[in-house]
Amino acid sequence: MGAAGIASARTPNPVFEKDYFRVPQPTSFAQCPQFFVGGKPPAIPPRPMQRELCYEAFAVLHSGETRTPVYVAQRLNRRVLEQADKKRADKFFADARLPTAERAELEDYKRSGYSRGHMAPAGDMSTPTAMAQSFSLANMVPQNIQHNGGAWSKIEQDTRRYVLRAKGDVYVITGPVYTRTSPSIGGNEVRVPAYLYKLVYDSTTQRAWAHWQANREGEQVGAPITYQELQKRTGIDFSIRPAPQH
DNA sequence: CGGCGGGCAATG
DNA sequence: CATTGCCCGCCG
Repeated sequence: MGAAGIASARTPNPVFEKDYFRVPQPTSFAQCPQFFVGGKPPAIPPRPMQRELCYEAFAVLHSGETRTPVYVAQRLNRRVLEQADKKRADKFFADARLPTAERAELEDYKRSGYSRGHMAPAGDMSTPTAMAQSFSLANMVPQNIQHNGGAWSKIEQDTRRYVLRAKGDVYVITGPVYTRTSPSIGGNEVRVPAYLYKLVYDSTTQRAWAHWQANREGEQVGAPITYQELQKRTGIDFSIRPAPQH
């Protein structure tokens, strides 16, 4: 029911309509368990203003404190990526399912010096609707421009290449990490993460690894870190039990 | 060096 | 608000 949770009220146009989100429709991860390993979302220390948002191709735990996602979950496989939509639709929008007091607006990012960085990448989306939904600001963090187009883009493409060669489903969780001194942008004070991570779990081999990147210019693609190390750095229990790593 | 994928901003 | 042109980094 992932897509239905959003589009059931009106679906006729396969092309994106912004009014998909005009009427706030509460969702919970119970409506889109397919994006999580075993249907089980990560265990997050409870904070105020956290909301679970289901989309057609990904799920977002959103924070009204940072006005960014806490994490974004996807389930990918070769079939999905081969259908990937070639045409990128650059229509960013504030997600109307979030109260205005909790969400980022387009103006917050404008001339902020930061780019609107996808967590679930547009390049992973296989349908026009999924592509359009990926441009929700609930799927974005303020990201260093050079990092977004450089090392981070390379990690996204490397992940897609991996999925294309994988035998089955690959689960990906992407999210920001903040420090006490992380700055904010815009009138709504959208927090700028100090780090970004991308956790990849191949359900066939039961192997997991994670990319860990500083959100800054000059950051290079480094060696992946372990699942355990990612849990340690983020304080999040990702609810995955990967096979022991070599 | 051209194409592509991550973006941006100016223009009607 | 949609169209268009542009920048940048990476890769073959």
